[in-house]
Amino acid sequence: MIKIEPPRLRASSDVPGGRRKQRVSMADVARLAGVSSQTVSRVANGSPGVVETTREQVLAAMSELGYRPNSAARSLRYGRFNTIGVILFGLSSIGNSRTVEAIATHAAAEGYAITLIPVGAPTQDNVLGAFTRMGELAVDGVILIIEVHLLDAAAVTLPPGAHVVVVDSDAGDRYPVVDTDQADGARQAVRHLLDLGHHTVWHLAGPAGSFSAERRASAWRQVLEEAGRPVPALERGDWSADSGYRAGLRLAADPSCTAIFAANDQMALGVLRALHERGRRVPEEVSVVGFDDVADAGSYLPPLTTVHQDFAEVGRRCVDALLRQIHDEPSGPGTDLVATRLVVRASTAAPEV
Amino acid sequence: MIKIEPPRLRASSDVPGGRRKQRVSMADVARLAGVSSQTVSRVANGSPGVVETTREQVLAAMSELGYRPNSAARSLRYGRFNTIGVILFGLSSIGNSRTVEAIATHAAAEGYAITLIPVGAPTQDNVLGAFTRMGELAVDGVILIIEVHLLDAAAVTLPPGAHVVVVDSDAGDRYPVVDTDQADGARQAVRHLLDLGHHTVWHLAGPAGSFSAERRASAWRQVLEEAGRPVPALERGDWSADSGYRAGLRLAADPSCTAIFAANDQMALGVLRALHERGRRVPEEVSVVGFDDVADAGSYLPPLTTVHQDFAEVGRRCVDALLRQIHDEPSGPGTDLVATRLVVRASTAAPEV
DNA sequence: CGGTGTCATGTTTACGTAAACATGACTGCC
DNA sequence: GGCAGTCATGTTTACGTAAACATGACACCG
Repeated sequence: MIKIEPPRLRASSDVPGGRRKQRVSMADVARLAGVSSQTVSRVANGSPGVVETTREQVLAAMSELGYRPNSAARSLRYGRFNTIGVILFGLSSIGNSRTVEAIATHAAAEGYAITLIPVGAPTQDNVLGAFTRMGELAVDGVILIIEVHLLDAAAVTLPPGAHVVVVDSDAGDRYPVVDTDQADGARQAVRHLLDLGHHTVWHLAGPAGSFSAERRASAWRQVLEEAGRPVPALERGDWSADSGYRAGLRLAADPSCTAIFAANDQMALGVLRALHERGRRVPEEVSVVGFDDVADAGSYLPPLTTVHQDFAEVGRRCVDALLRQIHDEPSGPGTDLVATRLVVRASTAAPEV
Repeated sequence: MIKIEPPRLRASSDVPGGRRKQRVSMADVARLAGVSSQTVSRVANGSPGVVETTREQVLAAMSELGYRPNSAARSLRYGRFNTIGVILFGLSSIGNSRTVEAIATHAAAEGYAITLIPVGAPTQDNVLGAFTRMGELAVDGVILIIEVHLLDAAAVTLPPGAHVVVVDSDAGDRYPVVDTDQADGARQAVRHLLDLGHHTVWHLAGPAGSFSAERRASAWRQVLEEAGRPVPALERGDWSADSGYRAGLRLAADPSCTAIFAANDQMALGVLRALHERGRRVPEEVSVVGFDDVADAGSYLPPLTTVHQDFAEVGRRCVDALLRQIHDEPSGPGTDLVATRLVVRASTAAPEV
């Protein structure tokens, strides 16, 4: 059973002085155990050189008083916080939340906690505010899940010597970057459609400001050009299923369009809906490929062929790269790409003759 | 433009001693400005009683040295961290990530940062570990997004006087609880189907250990009983679309089943797929209602009628309730329910005659 | 012109921890 | 039996900040 003692009132008179001690310190434990506070510290940290009987007395005193180490004092002493900051715009994007989860899990395994620093909207003020606060935050390093060009728009100065790792961006010349191999994933998607026999592939891209949207779009274009195929006009959405639906209606109106590569699964879902409403059968008449491989993609109608991203691996590598910096191991700017793989389901097929 | 100075090497010789100072402290600023460190403190905190010329000297020295307050020292001094811990199993559930996002945003507005404390799997060891760590964490209070009965299984002791708020649980007798009004949402869903003329409603519930799954299921049962309708056997899934698909195949095999209430949208998606594969038309032959109103629900085939949860409001109220505790304002156990509303789309209709 | 106030600024101290150094007891060796 | 060495434990100090108290300069008053 969980045991929780009722919160004591601030004004209680546990202590003769009338004001109770807010917190149990090593000195309190030391007093009760009849040793010095340094001995308590040694016990708390498992340092050698404490005789078994003494150790037991101290442990008994600790549990009697309910001693908990004060991490503020520890951090002050060590100059480290054992905490990583994660700056992001929002968790609403599925990729972000999965990356953050992986970061949190992996960081916890390494003894680090995660502090979330959300910036509400990509306005200069908000970004600036997040960074100003960051300087004061109890953080040993920062992972940016944010389009760096948005930071560029804000005149922001990171504290010199700040440890930074960037996700999903093109800042590889200035910071270590960890990212999904967007270009290769997009190439796999487009080649898959061409291999099936489609003459060319339409693309529904993400918003113009997004790095990953640009990467996926340019890889799409490149594959088509290399294969000597015509490059249809680009459609743009905002990652949402609704925007995919609207673009899908436009694409459905073009009878020559038999293959669509959507820049994420949600937009692909919208495309599927639009094609269905317009009576264009998937995959018989039109093939659709997504990107991300969200948990639900296998349950779309039809189950979606898509590019699987390993968000967990991205999070893991972010933490590793950041910890390497924090521990002063060699690491400079450069981009670490995580492989993708195409998951073929039922939304793609050879075109009807 | 973002400006970042290259991280200096630990062994640099900025300082005659050979070891550079890790960080700029108030004392350094004070030395440069020719004042005492206390005056620097006064400037930093905007305390009155500093003459304009002095203030300017100090500010100049601060920016020259790139001074940043040390939050560890601040926390030690004040006994507060301005940080809220969030303990959860995972962000993969859509509701969780949206709640966390709202918590982070609202907390930031109140000057608090968020520390994520993930517990990998609901095992005793993991939960215990999270709480043991929590005692050492730099946190003023904790929001639990976790099934409390899982905590009960682990013999865990929260530090006395710990500030706690619980989401999505039945611990209202012991802690303040903030939650979506699960029961009312489920009632709206079931009544909607009955009002359309369905004789009864099948239910695809979430996993047995989940509080919200139980709440939704018992509200479903209650509405049927009150209306004097037969209560079909309960199907169970694990929240995933796949589990919804499997349950959907079973339900599709029963020709008397014309109305299904799935405990979340993802399972509803799986049900839609199963019905489609079995050739049962939605909503003409079978009506389906979900729960959550995820962003994509309007793009399912057909667009899903579902119960909208206001995750942002849940997050906001959690933070408010926790800050109230931290600031010693009156607040005891009890449950604060956030209203839901039924969003009618195209997956429900009157049964065919 | 001395006394009293006011105000800007400096000095001391405490927050909780742990490294570095100090002490004192006991062991073992010649 | 005395001395070096080892080992458990105690004492001092520093980490960066800010409250509490102290100081010293100047102004205004009778």
